[in-house]
Amino acid sequence: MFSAAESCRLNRRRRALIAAARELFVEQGYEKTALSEIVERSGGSLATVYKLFGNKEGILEAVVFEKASSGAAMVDEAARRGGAPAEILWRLSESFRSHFLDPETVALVRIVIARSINDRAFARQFFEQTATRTLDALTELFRSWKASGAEMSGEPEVLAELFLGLFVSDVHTEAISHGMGILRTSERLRARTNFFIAGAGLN
Amino acid sequence: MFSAAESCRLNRRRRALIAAARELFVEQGYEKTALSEIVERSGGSLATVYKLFGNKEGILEAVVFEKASSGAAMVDEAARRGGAPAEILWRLSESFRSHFLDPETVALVRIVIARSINDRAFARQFFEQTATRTLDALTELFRSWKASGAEMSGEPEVLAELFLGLFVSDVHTEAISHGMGILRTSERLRARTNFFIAGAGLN
DNA sequence: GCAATGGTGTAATGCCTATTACACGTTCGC
DNA sequence: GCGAACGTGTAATAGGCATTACACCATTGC
Repeated sequence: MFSAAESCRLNRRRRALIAAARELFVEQGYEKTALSEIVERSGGSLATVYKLFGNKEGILEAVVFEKASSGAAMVDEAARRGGAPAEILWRLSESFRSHFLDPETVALVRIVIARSINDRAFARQFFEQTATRTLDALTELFRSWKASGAEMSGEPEVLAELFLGLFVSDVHTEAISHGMGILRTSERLRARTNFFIAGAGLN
Repeated sequence: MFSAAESCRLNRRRRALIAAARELFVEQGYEKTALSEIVERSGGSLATVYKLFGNKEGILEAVVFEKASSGAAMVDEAARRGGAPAEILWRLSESFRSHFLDPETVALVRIVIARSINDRAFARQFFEQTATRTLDALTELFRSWKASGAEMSGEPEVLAELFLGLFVSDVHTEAISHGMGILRTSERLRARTNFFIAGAGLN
């Protein structure tokens, strides 16, 4: 069906287009970015964009879902490296912080929210692939600790929401404030994490 | 400068336009709503819109800032009615819940975030009038309890962020998921509030 | 009642950009 | 090298909508 060569050329173009699109979307948002700008930056041609992605929304989906790795992978990684619950949570908090509060992540979240106004299917897909999976992985983590007899004040589901919420609330603040809120909260994220770990009785 | 009559007619139009605009913005978002639709729904004329609001963004600002009462007022109200800290916090949690998770509030938050992509001044103004004020009021509340000798594990600033974060994270989830997340988290908000109050040593 | 102030309705104007069409160069398998 | 498959560049199509202009009706103060 696809010869190796065709696949190769197309894939190179595809990657270049997605990279250019991501840069522009992060800089200016989705609506304000014209397809012609993307093509201008990446090289290639409008016709190719339509061949590869179908329409403008297609390239947005490609950009978003390429980066929308769920935090679930981070949870698994932090757990895999072992240690006491508190130790694992501290490690995880570093991963979450650097991923969720990365300006590029926040910019994409803004775009997803903006788009979700008129495209709920897109919102749903994003939500399932990120928040839901991460929450499930966290719940599973707390549940496994509970099963192995750790003292823990609170149900796994509740603790998972609380822990994830520590970061999500910062993402939201950052999404709205464009950097004004983060200076104020970032320096206190550790204090909040500490409150959580102590409150859950895990230290 | 303004005769009473002029002011009255204009004000009636103004209110009707803002109400129609809010409905349409909530239903369809800002970008997808044409000024002609707003005028069609409220009665009046395009020319009046421009006289009253200057341009399309002007009417958005009017809509948003009319409703953007800060949670600070709720904090003050809950504190005014007195009681033990835990009691006040439970009361506050009900106010916050019904305000922040109101679908209209969430829809406006989505719009503010979407707009903030290309208009940081707007984002800043909104942030200052909502999150910042609410956080300051909460911080002041915790500080006053500490000053009057209540036992409390955590600094007032940190506790304020944590408490507000309980709700903000749900707002964010709701903004992205369009109702898919809330079913899951709403039934656990009380459990989270409880965790917070116990963890802070306030019960 | 009447002028003047001010609101109304309609119809341009102008710009932007998604999407399509098409004729032309380039690459790749052989 | 050759020819077919494929990407490219440009330009036309098309629709949407903010914004403005203008001629016409309604209120209001006197």
